[in-house]
Amino acid sequence: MIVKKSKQRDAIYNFLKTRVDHPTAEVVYLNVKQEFPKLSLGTVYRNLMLLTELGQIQRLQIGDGSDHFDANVKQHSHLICRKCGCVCDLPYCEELNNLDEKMDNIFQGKIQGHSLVFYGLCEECCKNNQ
Amino acid sequence: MIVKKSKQRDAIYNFLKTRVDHPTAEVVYLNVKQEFPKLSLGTVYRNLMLLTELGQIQRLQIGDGSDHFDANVKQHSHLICRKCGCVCDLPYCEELNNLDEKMDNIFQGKIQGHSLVFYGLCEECCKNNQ
DNA sequence: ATGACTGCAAAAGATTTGCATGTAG
DNA sequence: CTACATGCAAATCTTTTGCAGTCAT
Repeated sequence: MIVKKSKQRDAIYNFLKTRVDHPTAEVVYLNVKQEFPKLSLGTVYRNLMLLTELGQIQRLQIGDGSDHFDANVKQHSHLICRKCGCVCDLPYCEELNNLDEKMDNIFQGKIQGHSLVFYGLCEECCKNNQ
Repeated sequence: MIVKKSKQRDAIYNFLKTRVDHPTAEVVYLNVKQEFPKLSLGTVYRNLMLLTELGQIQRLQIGDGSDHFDANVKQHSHLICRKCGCVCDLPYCEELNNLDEKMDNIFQGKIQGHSLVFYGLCEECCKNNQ
């Protein structure tokens, strides 16, 4: 299966790279549509899947009903807010950074390619909770 | 809002308690339907949501397209296999057991009620991968 | 009695797919 | 040319919802 260049795919990937949050397919569609008015949702989904398979983006399935996509493919962890549903990259910290290594030790290679998703309350929702 | 007893809800809860895996609403429906042939999917969903709100079960949204439900509400972590999609409880280990406490320290209370989901390869898929 | 719960069917939301046409190589 | 990519629309899948009838308290 040969992958051919496509302007739509490039636009989707470039859009994703500009975002620090983790847009859904719908959000990608609405934004890239401004550049390609004839763009269809099907094309967006097909390309997001393809880019995921190619390892250029990652798909975050956080269970809020929609998949989210992230152009940052470096191993990093996410926090999903139980309250507002936002998806944030977790702030850097030594422990978190080492967690993957720890996990490797814990599982003795039995579980490969793990990544961490935290379900909790984001900073903003924590504030509002008080 | 008063919660009244319901035979269907009891059956759903009891079924869930017999399972060590984490069935979807569909699976719950098909099984409990054997006891209540007139059972409807809507009732299953409504009761699974209600039981979740009551804290009797937990809802696992692992992003495979369907929600999974778990009658074990004790804090524990899950592994979701990237390959076969199964949802397993993670095997007990000291580090994992302490991880929540560590997370509390890391986040200084900024992130509350977190739980862990690992995305990786289950034991079986790791074997087949070699 | 009252209001919660049920079954049924329709609706809603996200994603996938079939097909004819367009386009990269 | 040939096969991959697109746009469009229909189909699929999961979950939610409206409503009339039923049941628990």
